[in-house]
Amino acid sequence: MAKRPAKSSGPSETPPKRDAGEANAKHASSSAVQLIYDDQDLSETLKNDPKFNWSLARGLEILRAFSGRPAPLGNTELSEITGLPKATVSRLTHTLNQLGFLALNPRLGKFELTPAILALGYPVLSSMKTRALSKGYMEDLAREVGLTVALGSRDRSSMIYVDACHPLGMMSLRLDVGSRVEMAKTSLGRAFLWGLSEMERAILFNTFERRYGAEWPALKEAIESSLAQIDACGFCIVDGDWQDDTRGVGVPLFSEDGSVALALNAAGPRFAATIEALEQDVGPRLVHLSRSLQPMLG
Amino acid sequence: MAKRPAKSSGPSETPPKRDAGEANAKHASSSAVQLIYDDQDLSETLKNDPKFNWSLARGLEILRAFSGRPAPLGNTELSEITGLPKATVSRLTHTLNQLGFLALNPRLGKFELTPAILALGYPVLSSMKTRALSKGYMEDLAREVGLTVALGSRDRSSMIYVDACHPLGMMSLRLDVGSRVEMAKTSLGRAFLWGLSEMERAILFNTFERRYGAEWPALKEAIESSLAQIDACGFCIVDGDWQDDTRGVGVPLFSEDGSVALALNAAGPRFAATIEALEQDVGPRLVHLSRSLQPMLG
DNA sequence: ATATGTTGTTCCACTTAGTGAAACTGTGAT
DNA sequence: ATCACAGTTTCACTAAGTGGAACAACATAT
Repeated sequence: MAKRPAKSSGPSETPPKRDAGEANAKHASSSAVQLIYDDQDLSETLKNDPKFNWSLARGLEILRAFSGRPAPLGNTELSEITGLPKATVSRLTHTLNQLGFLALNPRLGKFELTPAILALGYPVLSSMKTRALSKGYMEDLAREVGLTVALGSRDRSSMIYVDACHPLGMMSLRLDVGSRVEMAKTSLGRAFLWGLSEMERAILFNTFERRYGAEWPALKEAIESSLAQIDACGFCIVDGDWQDDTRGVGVPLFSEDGSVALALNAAGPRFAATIEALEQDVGPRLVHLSRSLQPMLG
Repeated sequence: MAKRPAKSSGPSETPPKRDAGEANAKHASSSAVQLIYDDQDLSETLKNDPKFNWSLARGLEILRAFSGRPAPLGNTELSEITGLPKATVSRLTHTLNQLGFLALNPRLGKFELTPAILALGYPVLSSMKTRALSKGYMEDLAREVGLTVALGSRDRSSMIYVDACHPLGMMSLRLDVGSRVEMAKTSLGRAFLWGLSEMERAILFNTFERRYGAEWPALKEAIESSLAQIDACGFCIVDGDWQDDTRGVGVPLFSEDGSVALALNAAGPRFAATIEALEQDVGPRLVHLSRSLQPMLG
């Protein structure tokens, strides 16, 4: 995981609210909160926003806490992760449980997310025609090239998988609908970045700079070279920037009017794809897929 | 859609809270709220629960309001759907927007769900080994028989799609991850019902009775015959009970210890599958798939 | 231009709903 | 018994959230 900038890690906390007591020092397990919020000093801005409903934010924070943690979570753990006091967590989990979003695993006495949460996301998927259109081709491609083929969209400064197709054998890299990956370090993210306006990209670069700190200059260089590669041949290849053993190729997918912004990629462990294969075969095929999808968007 | 019981539709409202003013009569667009809550007088029970956080519930109600409505929603619409006052809705949407779960569509000036919602659901999907295991087989089956093959789990008294594979051509019946279907009327739901304990089933039957009213006796008969069919041959065929032109076949998928509770089905428009095909070919194949998956669960 | 019907935001007075420290309960382990 | 730890409940406090009503900001119609 990326090194953090040297600047004090204090200010960018979760939602401390009220007295901002330093009880949080004990809680707020370092990086977790940062990652979850995915955006710097959001809470700072919100602090004095009379329209902002903190109860709701806290409750959603509980749900977000399950991301990246496969195991069920108890109230105390949730309290540590979110930095919220035990009492509050207890009431929030109770509420989420009543609403059906959390279920108490009787074996462990801890909470798990339920499928009800999936229903919340359904409208996102169903309204995306691109998904339905591309699905078959993505499956075919995944099988033929032996890589995971994914369709992703943006959430703030990261990418979220909107669909993913795995080849039959592949058991590693099991990313799926809802997976969050770094925009700056993945072929998917960089392909997406390519399609943004100069200004939007600048804003994101700012965010990246703060997030990646010392790592940023090199990373920026890499991103720019990826963007240039897309200019040149329509796709970009990223090899190991995100995860050591992973490489992939990404292509942008934008509608004319900018109303739809997505990216496609194909990725897998190094042994599953030579750079040459990505360059000669997979890349061009993704570009082709993107081009044939393009006119149907908007 | 099912006829409602004759009993007054008043009591089972959303979260009216406080004075329970009859302003709601104007709002609360009939069936919507019922459907969303999926459970009778939940709010009644919660009314006096000091641990229950209504702000959180109201906020989630906003998110739920998007289900089943493809189009973006404005504050007023949301207010009508949820029965919440405009002012409150305005603040909740503002909060959800800040948190990145809602985005304001600048063209329409209305809110849409963002992919960030999908990230919330990811842990549910990723923790489900069954999904990864069955995916390939489901895809194959879908293509070979030309039907949508789905894996579903329970949320209260309905089923939620945890995965779905469509054959290449099929553009109708585009259900997908997160889709919610009626437990009582689908092959998926009835297969699931089969695996429950006598007691759990009784509880659900109660819920159904209240929900389906006059329709229930016939429906109950149909369910029981489906359960008997599963006893006899491992699958149940449902033809038109849910949607007129849709038929499908479902099989249960339970782990020994009961820790995993799922169901599989294959369904499509009538022209895509004869009853014979479902009986002779698709049903047995689903049963086979279920049996081979079974030992890997738990 | 003026009226009219929208939809979303902001006041403002009210008070209750939510909060968190600390005390309490329950369950296991030793 | 004793200790440790997870979860719940109590309780006093008050500010956070609420909702009615007034207010903008636009469209459309007249």
